[in-house]
Amino acid sequence: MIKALAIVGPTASGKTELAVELAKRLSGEIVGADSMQIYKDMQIATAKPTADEICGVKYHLIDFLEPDSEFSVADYVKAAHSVIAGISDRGNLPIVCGGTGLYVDSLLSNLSFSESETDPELRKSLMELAEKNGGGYLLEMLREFDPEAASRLHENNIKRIIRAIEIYKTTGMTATEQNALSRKAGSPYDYLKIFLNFKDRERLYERIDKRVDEMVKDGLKEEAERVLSKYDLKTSSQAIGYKELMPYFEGKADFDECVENLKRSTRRYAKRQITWFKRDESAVCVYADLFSGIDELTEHCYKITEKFLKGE
RNA sequence: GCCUCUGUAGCUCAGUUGGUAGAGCAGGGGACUGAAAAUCCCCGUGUCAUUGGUUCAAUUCCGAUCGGAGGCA
Repeated sequence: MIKALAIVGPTASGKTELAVELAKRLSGEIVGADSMQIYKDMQIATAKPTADEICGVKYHLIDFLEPDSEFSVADYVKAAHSVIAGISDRGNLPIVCGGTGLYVDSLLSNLSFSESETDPELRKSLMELAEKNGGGYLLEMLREFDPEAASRLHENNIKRIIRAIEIYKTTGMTATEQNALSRKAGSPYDYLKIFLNFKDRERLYERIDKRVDEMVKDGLKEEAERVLSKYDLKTSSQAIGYKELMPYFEGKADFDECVENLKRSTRRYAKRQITWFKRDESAVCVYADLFSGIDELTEHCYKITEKFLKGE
């Protein structure tokens, strides 16, 4: 079994810095697990690690995809498995680092995704149906063939209802059956997951506010203008950073107001990430604000990782 | 110095013809299997500024005190 380390946590918690420090000491290579840093050209908004921050450590699965491409968890898991295999062949330690909980967990628990792709046409027509007749209508449609999934979903959660219907229409299997199947194969990794969090949430929020201010100083506005005019963004249009500035570009709000909204969106995002990560009780929770600085934090994480690598 | 208005949730404010109170925002909790930085669900106790008085009962009425805003001098 391949041994791996994972570093997860909310945005602005300092994951990247920690991962880089650990990679240097453990001869590791970093595998990004971030649904937005994968895109090229979106440097500032996604807080993509710079060459300076990486200090020569190998950092995979960031900055490789055109912003106007489609991408999904299934694509991520596939790519990440092969990257990890390569790292392992080189005798290095794979360090999965990122804030997209779905990506990390799908990778580490080895969810298997079937061959079937998505069906944009079907999604579109179902979306129209939902707009006309309401989410409850779609939910009842789903209930006819997958009552279990239907009972788990709320009628307002249209995206999820559509996906459940899509699975059935494209594979003939229900979402419930598919999910059960996807868990059949166990994880090929023996991994340690470190959940980097903050004991005092205010401290994390302060870091978020500060980082957003820095993004603005670094030219977030110019980057947004450039990226939005250059590409027809698909999945990447969901990134926090550009969409909050739209009212400003449209002359509907002043810039500072948009920046405040951007901070708020980021805070809420961080909260959702924390909710996701704390659910996994096997993860080791480390509170960054309980350490005096990056050196002490690294030392602590280094020790637990070493113990893990030695087999306890 | 005088007059008027004002003091209720972290913020902005409603409200109770006297029976200890509720919206928006902020915030908190949760879900999560091909869009996940997305999507969705749930959550409002606070010396109603302080202090006397009237009353069975005061955050509500009256007085004083202390804040805040405006007006007149």
